[in-house]
Amino acid sequence: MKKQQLTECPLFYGLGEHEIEDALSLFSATQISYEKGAHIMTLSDKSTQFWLVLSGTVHVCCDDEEGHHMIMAVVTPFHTFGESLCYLGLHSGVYAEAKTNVTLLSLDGSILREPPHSSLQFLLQQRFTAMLARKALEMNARIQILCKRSIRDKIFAMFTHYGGQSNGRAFSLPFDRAGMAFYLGVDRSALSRELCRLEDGGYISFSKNEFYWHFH
Amino acid sequence: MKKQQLTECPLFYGLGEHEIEDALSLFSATQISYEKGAHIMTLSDKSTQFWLVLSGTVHVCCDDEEGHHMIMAVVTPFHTFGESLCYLGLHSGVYAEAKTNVTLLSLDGSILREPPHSSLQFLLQQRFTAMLARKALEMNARIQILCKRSIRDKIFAMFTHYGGQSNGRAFSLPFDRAGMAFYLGVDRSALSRELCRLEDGGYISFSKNEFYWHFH
DNA sequence: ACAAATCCGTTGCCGTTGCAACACAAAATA
DNA sequence: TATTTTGTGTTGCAACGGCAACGGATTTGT
Repeated sequence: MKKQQLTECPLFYGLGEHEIEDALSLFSATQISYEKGAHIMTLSDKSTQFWLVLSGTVHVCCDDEEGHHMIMAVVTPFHTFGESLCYLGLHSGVYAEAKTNVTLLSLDGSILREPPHSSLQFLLQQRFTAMLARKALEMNARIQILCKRSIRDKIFAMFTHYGGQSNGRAFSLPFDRAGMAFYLGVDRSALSRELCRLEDGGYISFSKNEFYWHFH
Repeated sequence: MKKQQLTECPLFYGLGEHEIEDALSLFSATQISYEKGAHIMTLSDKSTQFWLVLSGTVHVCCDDEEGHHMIMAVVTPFHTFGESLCYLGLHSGVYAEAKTNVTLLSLDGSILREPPHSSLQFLLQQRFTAMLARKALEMNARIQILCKRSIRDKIFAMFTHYGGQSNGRAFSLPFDRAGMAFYLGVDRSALSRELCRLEDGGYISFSKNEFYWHFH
């Protein structure tokens, strides 16, 4: 386990080596690996834990009755998932799937709910709350994207959100075309079609998950 | 100010009268009223406070460059808005609008970020975090609705979410038809059209904001 | 009570998008 | 290398939905 890199986590940002060790122990952290395609958090888990991604990509998703797939969240290294359910002690109709081989840290949420015995514990509680707040803002942005009326506008909104407003710069997205379609709540082939129209129009260019944003 | 009713808030649930008074004082609570149509939280506010709705309805919304209106959240009595921004000390591109005459409690978030001096303060911190977690789940549900591919499916998803799964029961929605359309990210007239198709098909009946859900 | 504003359904038009099916390329596997 | 699996673009078609414009009903305000 590379404790160095943990300072990049919103949860552990800026902590010293010893503090991180203490924090991991408070959370009863356990490292787990899953192979690509594995299901991590299942539908019925009433979880007392949440997860931190060390490497790889995880999708939090669900499927409706008609078999439609939806992606609730894309979790990249140093970010977490399952915190809300963990904190509330609930289960829900979502599951997490490893989109690549992943290594995770399983963290027990108990220490978040007891009065803090140390300043470190209090700090972690603060960080946890801040993470939830950030997640809310993140989901707000997602909702703004999904509310756009056309695929084109969804793409533009997503690009400005992911690629920053910087013009002419390249950026990559953490999913393939099918994943992108699920994320935007549109049909994959229709997305493909619209992306090519944008390329023909000179707005963007792309190859695989690498995109170029030509001008405003 | 009716302190009685505050026990219905997720934030103050189950607290005694004295505790609620203490809590309000910790939050430096101030009651404010706004008239229908007024803007409460503006785009540029770097807020140190969040708001609790005592009566009336507030919409948290934003408009994009093309002038499209979007509703991020509908806030009904005893619920709050602006907590995420408050906790993070950020401002954002959303604003809050009073959809009816409203009375609010303005709450200062400072006490949420300091080590708790009392068990009450700790409890409030816990409640606040739980509120954020619930909000995340709520937004997850919203995302699931928005990801549906057709207006009809969005309506169904919204009904099952708002009206419970109970069959044959009535429920009301906290917005008018235009608000509902914004909430679902669709055109108002198209929504109207689809609602009438559903009524013709015998799936639902409705009048104003009151809806009947006929069978599963 | 009257005027103004708001809310809601209706309709025609046509571009957009979902859907299914297929072809091809690249990558993974044996 | 041969074979399978996965990822991506393409296309035809029909239905859906966005848009604009309108009219009637209800509500609000004076």
